[in-house]
Amino acid sequence: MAAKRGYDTKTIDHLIENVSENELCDLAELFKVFGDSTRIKILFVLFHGEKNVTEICDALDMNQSAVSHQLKILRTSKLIASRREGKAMIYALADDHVKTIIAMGKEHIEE
Amino acid sequence: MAAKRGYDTKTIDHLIENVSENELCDLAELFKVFGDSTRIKILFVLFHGEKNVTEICDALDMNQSAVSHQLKILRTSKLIASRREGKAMIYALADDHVKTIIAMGKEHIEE
DNA sequence: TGTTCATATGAATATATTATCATATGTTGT
DNA sequence: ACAACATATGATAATATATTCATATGAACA
Repeated sequence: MAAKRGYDTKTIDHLIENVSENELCDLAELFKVFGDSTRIKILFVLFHGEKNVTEICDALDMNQSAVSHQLKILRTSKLIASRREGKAMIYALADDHVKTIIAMGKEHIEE
Repeated sequence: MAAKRGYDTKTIDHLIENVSENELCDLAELFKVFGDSTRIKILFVLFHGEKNVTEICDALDMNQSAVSHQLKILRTSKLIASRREGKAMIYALADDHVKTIIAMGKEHIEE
């Protein structure tokens, strides 16, 4: 299915060779970040462009503090980036990996 | 970076459009499964081919019960498949999504 | 400087998750 | 039918995680 889209199988095999125990734990840590519905929702909101905290709270219909706590986790994992604009903090996806990883997950679910 | 490998950006954008709240929760559930070092280790062992439970326990140097509990979670998420062979249960990766998802995660970490 | 708006953070509680232990189930061979 | 082996499962205890509440920080502006 991935190959169907031209994703290089040899590259994948290379990527998953010779992985140390530490790297495996880092990987688990990364996926753990995706493994929470609040955080996934935040990422989806940011798919549509950058947003400030209040906008994210409104989109999720959630408490500002809860959202900020999760934003911190996403920032720490470098999945999102932030910059200040006056009083507001603007958040955006850090790179395209986020979209790709989530798209692959969605493909799996849809089968 | 993903595009560099020929992964179709339009396809990705389509995959992440119009996602319901339920689908987002399912996605989070899926990633949660990847988000544990024991389970990631099991998946990596299975990258090298199918294995029975005892072999997986040896590879991970872990208690059989702990491994079986995690195998169940991986089975439920359809990330691995099992079949019986005599007394033993043989486990294998269910499909290539697993490799692809993990490879994408690894790419992210390596930057 | 004081007030308001926007966001971040610490502490506490509630909930979820994992590994362990004990035991059950299922298979093979005697 | 019974013993030995392989795996699964239920209950428990230890740990991790998310949300809430209260409060702190920081920017803008009168």
